[in-house]
Amino acid sequence: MEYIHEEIEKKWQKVWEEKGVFKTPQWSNRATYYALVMFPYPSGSIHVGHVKNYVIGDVVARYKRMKGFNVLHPFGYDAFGLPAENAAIEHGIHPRVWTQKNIETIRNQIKKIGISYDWDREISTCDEEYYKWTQWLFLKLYERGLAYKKKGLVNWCPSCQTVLANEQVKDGACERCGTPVKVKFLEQWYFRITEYADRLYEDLDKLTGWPDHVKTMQRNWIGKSRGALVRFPVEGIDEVLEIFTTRPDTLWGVTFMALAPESPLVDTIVLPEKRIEVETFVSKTLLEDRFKRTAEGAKKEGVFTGRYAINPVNGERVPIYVANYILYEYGTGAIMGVPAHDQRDFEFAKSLGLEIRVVVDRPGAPLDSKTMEEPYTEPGIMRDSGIFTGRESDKAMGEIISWLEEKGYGKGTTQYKLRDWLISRQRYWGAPIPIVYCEKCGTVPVPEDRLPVKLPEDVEFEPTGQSPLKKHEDFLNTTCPICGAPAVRESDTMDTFVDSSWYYLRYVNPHNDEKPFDPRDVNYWLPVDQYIGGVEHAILHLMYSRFITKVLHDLGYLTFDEPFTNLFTQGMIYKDGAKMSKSKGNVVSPEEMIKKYGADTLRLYILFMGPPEKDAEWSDAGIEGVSRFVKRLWKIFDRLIERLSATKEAGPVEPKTSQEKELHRKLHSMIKKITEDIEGGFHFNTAVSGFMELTNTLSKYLDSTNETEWNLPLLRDVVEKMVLMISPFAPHLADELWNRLGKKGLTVEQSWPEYDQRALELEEYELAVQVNGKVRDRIVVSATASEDEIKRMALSSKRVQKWLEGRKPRQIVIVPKRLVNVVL
RNA sequence: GCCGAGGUGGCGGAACUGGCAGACGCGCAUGACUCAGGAUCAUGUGGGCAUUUGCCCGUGCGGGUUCAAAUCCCGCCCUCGGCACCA
Repeated sequence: MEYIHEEIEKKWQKVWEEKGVFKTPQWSNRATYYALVMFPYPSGSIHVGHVKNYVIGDVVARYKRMKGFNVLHPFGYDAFGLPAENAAIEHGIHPRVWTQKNIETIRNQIKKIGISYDWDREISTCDEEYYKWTQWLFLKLYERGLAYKKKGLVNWCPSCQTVLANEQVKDGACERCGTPVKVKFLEQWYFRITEYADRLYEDLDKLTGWPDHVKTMQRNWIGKSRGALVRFPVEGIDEVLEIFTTRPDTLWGVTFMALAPESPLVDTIVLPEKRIEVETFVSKTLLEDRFKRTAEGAKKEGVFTGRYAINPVNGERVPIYVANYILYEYGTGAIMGVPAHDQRDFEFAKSLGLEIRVVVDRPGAPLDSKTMEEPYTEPGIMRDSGIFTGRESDKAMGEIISWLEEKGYGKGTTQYKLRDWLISRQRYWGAPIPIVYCEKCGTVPVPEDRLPVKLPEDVEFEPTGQSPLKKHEDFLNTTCPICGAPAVRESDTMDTFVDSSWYYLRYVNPHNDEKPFDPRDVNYWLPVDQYIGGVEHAILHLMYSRFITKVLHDLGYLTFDEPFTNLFTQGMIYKDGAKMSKSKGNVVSPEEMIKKYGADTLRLYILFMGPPEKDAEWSDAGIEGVSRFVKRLWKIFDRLIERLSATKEAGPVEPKTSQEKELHRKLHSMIKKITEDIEGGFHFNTAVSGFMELTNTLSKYLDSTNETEWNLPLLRDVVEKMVLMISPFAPHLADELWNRLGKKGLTVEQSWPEYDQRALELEEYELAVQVNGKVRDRIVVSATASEDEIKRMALSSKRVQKWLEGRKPRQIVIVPKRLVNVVL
């Protein structure tokens, strides 16, 4: 019989659908397992890179089903976003139509791959029944004071015509389109993620099932640092300059203060005679590209404001400058300058000729303020530092902070680099922010029972970049929910990362129109046992989701406060050395591969390419190789099937000949290996090679044994177990073969095979015999041989004797079942 | 600069807790079948020397520990990813 993958795959996909095998019962007495893949943005069609994500998830889901879990394995679409709107502007298609068409394409693509999703739970973030609850989420944050509006410096992408969150800016450019980002001063909506900075940071330690690199990236991004806030009174006016420092031990080395150019304090502090000079500097600096200006290594510039501050620790007058390297958004927007012990302050002091004063000495090699060519930033011995003189700077840190607090000079504190999450977007295709502005009542949230604030569909798209909502009178004009007076709606929509920050909860109750999710169900299913997706979301999506989970936890909806217990980040698939993209024309389409080789071959190849967490290069020759394997396997079944139909049951398996024993042993060692490959770190590439090895051994057995002497019960046992094991990887093939073996039901409904430890034991082992660590011979010893026997056999080897040259070995090391090392 | 991951044949990659480096696949070579082969099957395939048995070298580089190191330790080099004037 020929292997016709189209027929087989179509047939089984239909059976699965008709039987509804992947529909997940909401409750069952089996243990739950929630396997989740990151849902895609539906921008056209998916390529094999996405397929990798879904296949990994499917192997896990199907395997866990066979292990007896009640598995939740859903799929959906992150369907709001700019590309839909751009398509509307360019081609005149409504974003909803464009998006829906893409969703259909993708759904069809995925069904052809045979992924075991529960399609009844499919969700799409642009559906009213979904975004209603995104708006609900906004209201919950608003009630808690975690959603707020403020004026501030924001990143603006001139091409996307919208503001961006800090996380969405990479190297000073828009993460999406690469256009350099401009800084604007605008009023925008934020989520107060900074309130959760510490928990987001500290709880990373709880995430033992997450890869370290992702946790590290989040730690870097949150940027926690301990230090002190210290207050420096300003001379001559009633003003205090508060600064944050991680090095309170260098307070005695302060020789200047510096303010960020954006700081409103500049205006208060500057002396009249310095005003023109300072204002000129500030406006010049603010005109510069902010990302270049604040990049490391940029030239440090600044001007004196004419004003002095008093250093509380020693009463000294220190000049206050405005400097281009001070970040307004971090700390207090002002710093104390300690040139001797800080790289940036050192550069600044050098370029302006300011005093450099050493207060922390390098142990054993004192520093000289006059001649030093670089700052000393390590811990050391404190010098000229009042009562702390002579102390070790790092050890004294805690005491210094207590002392500052006692004296009222400052206090210990922790600062974070993390900024609040800017969530408003001046775009159409997103969930409207449920806020109304009333002249009398001010900013009023839309009451929960009036959700959703519907996104109007009858809008006109113009390439002006302005959101069509801005001009949609019916949408804009409303009445105040409090007083009933005419009011205006907020026309901004939410960042799509808000949509995706909670979707994993919705899958549990995707069609509940009373609430976003039922806490009882969600707490039963979540946290997600295994989350799978690309590293590109290491910060953005994963941190936002953690934040929202913690908020909902604090609001009493969730019993857990981390959404994803285990995270797996899969590598990308490259083609011709580059990321696949339509514009580069290097997209490998799954349909084409399925048509040519079949879904099972595609799945196996994607897994076989290399370790799934690593990037891999697509190879046409590679998939050919896997295709050959599948055909070979098919042919072996063809050879066997008729003979096997005589033996319906595997029955007691008694391997007699050495070939039979080898085959039996191989089967069990492969059950062990493949199970461990799946459980112990997603080593699917080696699992697939295990199938190949087992097939090779089987094929060798069939070739080397006369057909009349085939051990049929053994063969049946081998092929049945092999079919079950390959089921999560190549499910159509598995079900077809299972069926041809005369078995009932589907492979995914069977139990995962167990290995028999006894089958792994050999009666005799081949040992390598080394002389001084080099293999010189091999001997076969019985499993029960004593050490002395093994030594005797090793020493009696002719080849070993040749190397011994009559000498007596100093030592003989035996590694059971592996080797003997004769040491001279 | 800091943090993280990694460097193994012609290629993708294997190698448990230190125990025979190169599983499995690709590619290549030779042979078989064939009118033919870009199908299939068999055999071989880290490098060098000897080519009969063997011998030497070999996991980025240089040291070290050990009977034994891809694996552990010290010092470098390179690649990829993240952060990057965060006080």
